[in-house]
Amino acid sequence: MKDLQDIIKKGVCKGVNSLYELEFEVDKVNLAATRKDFEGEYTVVVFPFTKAAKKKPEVIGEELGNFLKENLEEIVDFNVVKGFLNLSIDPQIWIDFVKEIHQNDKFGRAESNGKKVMVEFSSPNTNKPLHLGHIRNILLGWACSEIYSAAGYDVVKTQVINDRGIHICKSMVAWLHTGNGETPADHDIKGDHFVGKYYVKYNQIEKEQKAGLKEGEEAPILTEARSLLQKWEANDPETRKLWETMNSWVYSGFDQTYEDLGVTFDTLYYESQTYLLGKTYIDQGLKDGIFYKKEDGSVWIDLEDAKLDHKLVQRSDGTSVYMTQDIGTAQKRYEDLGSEKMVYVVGDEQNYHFKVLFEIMKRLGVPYSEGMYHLSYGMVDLPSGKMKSREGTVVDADDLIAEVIQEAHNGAKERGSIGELEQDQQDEILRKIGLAALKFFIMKVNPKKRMVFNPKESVDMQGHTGPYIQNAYVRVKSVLRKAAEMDWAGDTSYKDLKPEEKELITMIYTFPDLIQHSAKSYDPSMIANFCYDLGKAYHKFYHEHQILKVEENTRNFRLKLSESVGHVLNTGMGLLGIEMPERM
RNA sequence: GGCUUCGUGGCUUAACUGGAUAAAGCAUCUGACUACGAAUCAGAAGAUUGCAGGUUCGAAUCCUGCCGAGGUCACCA
Repeated sequence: MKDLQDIIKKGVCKGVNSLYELEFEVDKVNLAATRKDFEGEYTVVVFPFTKAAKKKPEVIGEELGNFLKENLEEIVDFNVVKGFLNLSIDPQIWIDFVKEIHQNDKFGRAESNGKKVMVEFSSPNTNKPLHLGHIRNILLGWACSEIYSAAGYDVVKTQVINDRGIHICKSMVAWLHTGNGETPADHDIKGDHFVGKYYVKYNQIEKEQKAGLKEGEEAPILTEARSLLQKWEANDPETRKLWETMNSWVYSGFDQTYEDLGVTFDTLYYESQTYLLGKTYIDQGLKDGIFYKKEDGSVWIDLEDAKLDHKLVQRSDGTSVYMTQDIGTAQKRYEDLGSEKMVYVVGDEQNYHFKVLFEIMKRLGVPYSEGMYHLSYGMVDLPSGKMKSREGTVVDADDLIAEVIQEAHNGAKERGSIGELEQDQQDEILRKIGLAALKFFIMKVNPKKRMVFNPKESVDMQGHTGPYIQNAYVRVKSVLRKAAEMDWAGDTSYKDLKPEEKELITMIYTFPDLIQHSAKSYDPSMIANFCYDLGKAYHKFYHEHQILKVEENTRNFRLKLSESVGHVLNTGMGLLGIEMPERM
């Protein structure tokens, strides 16, 4: 596969050199895809050459265009609009490109580069079920992992399970008081929902108790939770046993949700096992003068020169804080996995925390500090406003998943297009459609942006949606099924490339670059929107042109083109964790 | 208050990272199924890109100042 961009850029440099004696760096050449309303596929912006050439942009465009047309066999024509030089590529190159890749279902994926990257995402607390916010986190983390893998990296997916702390003890206390020894199995509900129920109950009790107390007094149940935490830390067997039992309920619930979302992890870290790590680095940092000790014994770092203020890294009683843990955990991971890149998928309310963490690691001089990245994403709001767990306005992950699949069922009933299939096959297809609607709805938005989750729009299956793209894929599959008895491997002497075909090919051609770009900018939404654009272009092509009932060479080519589109759509959506059905 | 992120048609999002006439979807109107599947396609209407300056061949994008909405500034995680 030819690297056209590279060829053109080098040609441009050679051109301005021979025409205007200008030394221009290849990387600096401003080359873009040509806008639809103009003839051509690539556009060179010639404004940067005006100074050296001392000529009008239009003249430079003409001269450079002529140079390129004469010197590059790939370029067959050009036109100049203002300061923009539009280049037309030899159509045969596009046709050959399709012939080259149409059977390659791995097209777009890079060769392994041997580099390791660890992606941390999800990282739930074990006192309540997952909600909509986790879903965005999980989908981003998963997509980021898949994209890095496709970009050639060796990816390790991990999560830190926050299985320890006062919040867990609160659920435990409530269960001790009101649980009567019940288990999730007694009520046939998921373990995480079961435990979450007690967390809610705890908060009710605390609120009731507080109502009868004076300002500043602590509710008795909170005192109990605290003492439970102390017992836990002292390794009290009974407390530990209850803790283990309740956590195990939660884990089985999480496992189910992860399975429904199609997500797995390669390795897990439990906070209960890592929260004491990091202290050795505090001592080391003190020795090296990176940290300083206050009179009361607490340890701090001065980050004023990085505009980050002073930050506590160890309490006066010698115990760890959040930051201490993260320092230790990062180091442990590096020792375990040896990954020089670490991506933390965490909400943007923790931007400051990660800035500080990365700055500390840099000052500690760890070898991987440059590879640490906080994939920060915006909160998910509801049309009614912020989600607040205390006010019961959270959208539960399991409910949401069930709802979108139900919506897919409703839609299918109206259409009745897969009614002749077996029930379990139908269910499988509708599961894919429902999840595609949900996942795409979330993934199409740039992660950095705060987003509004409108439940009605999230189950939409028309327009800029996951099912719309699935439908394009299903059309490809449908055509290929019909073509199965034909022999379309041969004659592709097709010459007369139509605009809709060229559009599809040029899009596919950019796919490998897009994966790299998406990885570098940690942005799965680029892939999502590409898939939409490609699906849209295929729908249009499909509508404008016949595929099967045309001359043989045309038919053969269009089938190969369709097959290529199918592969790219499948790969692209796969990177987002969205599965494609064969029919729908 | 300090630091920080954001503000694009009625709504939800794009814009190849400073490029051409700001691009799509939803909602609203008009058309297209005896067709390789209409979860589709074609078209209409809808925008002074929060406001005001500046930088330059060129600004939604960069700089400054306002206005508005978040986040964060814990010996919580």
